[in-house]
Order: sequence, then structure tokens, then C-alpha cells
Amino acid sequence: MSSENKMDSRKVQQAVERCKSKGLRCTKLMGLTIELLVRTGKPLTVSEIISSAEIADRYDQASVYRLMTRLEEKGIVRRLGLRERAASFVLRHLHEHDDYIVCTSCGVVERVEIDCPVAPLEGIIASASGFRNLEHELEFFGVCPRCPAA
Amino acid sequence: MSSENKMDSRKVQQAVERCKSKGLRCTKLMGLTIELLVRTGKPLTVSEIISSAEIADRYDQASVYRLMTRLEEKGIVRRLGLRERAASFVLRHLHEHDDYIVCTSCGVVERVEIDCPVAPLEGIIASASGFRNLEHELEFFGVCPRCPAA
DNA sequence: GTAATTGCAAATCATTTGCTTCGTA
DNA sequence: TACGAAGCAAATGATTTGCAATTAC
Repeated sequence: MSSENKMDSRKVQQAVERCKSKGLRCTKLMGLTIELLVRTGKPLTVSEIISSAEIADRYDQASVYRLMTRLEEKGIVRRLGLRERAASFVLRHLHEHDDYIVCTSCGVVERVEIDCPVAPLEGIIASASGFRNLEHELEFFGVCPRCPAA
Repeated sequence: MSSENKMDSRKVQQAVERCKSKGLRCTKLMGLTIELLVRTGKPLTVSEIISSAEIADRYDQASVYRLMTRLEEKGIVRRLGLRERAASFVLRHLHEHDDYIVCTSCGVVERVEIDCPVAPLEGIIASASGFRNLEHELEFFGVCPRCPAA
């Protein structure tokens, strides 16, 4: 666990460093939020961030929304839809792109352990469609092993 | 164009038929909505449906929301909306699964003309994760040819 | 010091819900 | 006729915005 914590704090530092290099100011809220994202390692909604122990009642929702928007614009986090009403955010690690699988019954989200099959197609689609700077989002939905069948 | 209209009305009839066979009642609003989805052939939000010429001011938003929910539950339409705030809906044609590309600048949505590369993986992911009844959602994002570079 | 960030309050947008009325099977 | 669907109004939840007070660089 201590090695995990070390890895985590390195990740936090790297992310904060990236923010700085993109011209963002490094604030307390930013640090806490990035740390939370690293520690949980899962997509979090703004309301989950807000209600985390460190942030609860000490920061305003609007500030968190604005922060996440900034982080997304600078490519620090990725915004996911996950078919939920509220958007979720995950840290972007360099050269990593995770896909997720969501339980349509209980809502748990898990990372899909597979090489993303879509990335190689982006070039083809870009030239066929004329679109530039392609990205993609891939999500799977199903019923998780812990939920009863419908 | 007349041949297009013929194909369209056949599609509408088929979709309505499917609704009926699933136990839904065939109402005026359902007919108009399905016709609109067929005619435009693109994902539409509830507010786009509401503001269409035929439906505007004659039906209630809540009714459209409830209709779309029913249609989705019965597998008649597919709900999309990975990055937009409002969900969009497209008709599901049997054995067809379309993926879309969205312009992050102006918002246009186009169908991606490529065989979906993800479907074959669903079996693998299902057994690796333990999830059942897998589906997926794949969307591409980029800047369309008509938008200037950022 | 100055521009970016936050706090607070209010506005907006998407969606849902309760309850009554209507229309289809 | 009975039950699903629509109308209407109000509630909820997520996100955005304006403006004044703060704070990082």
C-alpha cells in the first residue's frame, strides 16, 4: 500500500505539472480533485467529487464544474457520459485510453481489460469523413454478475 | 425521391408493427415521431422532436419523454448521448447498428460508414467480465471539414 | 498588481412525476 | 369498458452564468 501511495502521489504530481504547463493555476481545489481522481481511479461525477470528505462543504459546486471544464479543455481529464444523467470524469494518463463497461441494472462501472480495437480505425475514418483530430468514446453496457437477470 | 418515400413509409410501418407486437398502443404521437425519425434518419433529441413542424405545440414534452422511454425499453429506438447534455434517439433497424461521428465545433452528426469493429469483441468481453446481454456505444469526435481549425 | 479562480445566488436546461382526462384495443 | 397514453403543472437534478471577493503567479 505504501508503494501504491507513492505511485499515486507521483501521478498526482504529474497531472498537476501538466496543468501548470498548460497555463492553469494550481489551486487547492485542483489538487484535492486530482488526488481524489487518482486515488479512486474511477470515473467520478461532480456530485461525487463535491461530497468527498476533503471537499465537502468547503467548496462550491460551481467551482468544481468550472474546474472540470478547464481540466477537460486542457486534456487533463476525459468526460464520459456512461448513459447516466450526470457526466463523469477520469484522469487522462499519457498514452492510455480506457474503455468502460456499465451495469444497466445497478450502475457499477468497470474498466474493460482489452486493447482498444477502435484506435487503429481513426485514421481510416478521418480520411473517409474529412473530420480532423479524431477521438472516440466506447462504452459497453450489460448486466453485471452480481445482478439478477431481468 | 418517390422511391425514397416508399421505402420510408415501409420502414415506418415496420417500426409501428414492431411496437404493436411488443404490446404498445399505436397512437398519433407515436406515428408522427417514428415517421420523423425515419425521414431525418439522424439521431434526434426530444426537443428537436418537439419542435418539428408536425408535433410542435400539439403535444406535451412529458408525453414525448414517456414515449421515447417506452420505445427504448421495447428496443424500437436506441438512446445515444455520450457527450451531449440531451439524449438523442435513433430508430433501430433489425440487424443494423450505426456508429456516429460528431463535430466538436458545430455539432453536426454523421453516420460512420464502416463495419462496426466492436461487435465481434462483445463475446470476449462478456466472458472476461462476467457481464451478460452486452451492448455497446461507440462515438467518434472531431472537427468537421466545414469548421475552421481551432 | 493583474488576471485567473472562487463563492454565492439565481437562471437555465433536461428530465421526471403526480394526477386527471382521453383514446385505443 | 379498461388500461395504456396524453395533458398539464410542478418538482427534481445537472449544469451554467453574472458579479463581487479572493488568490496564485
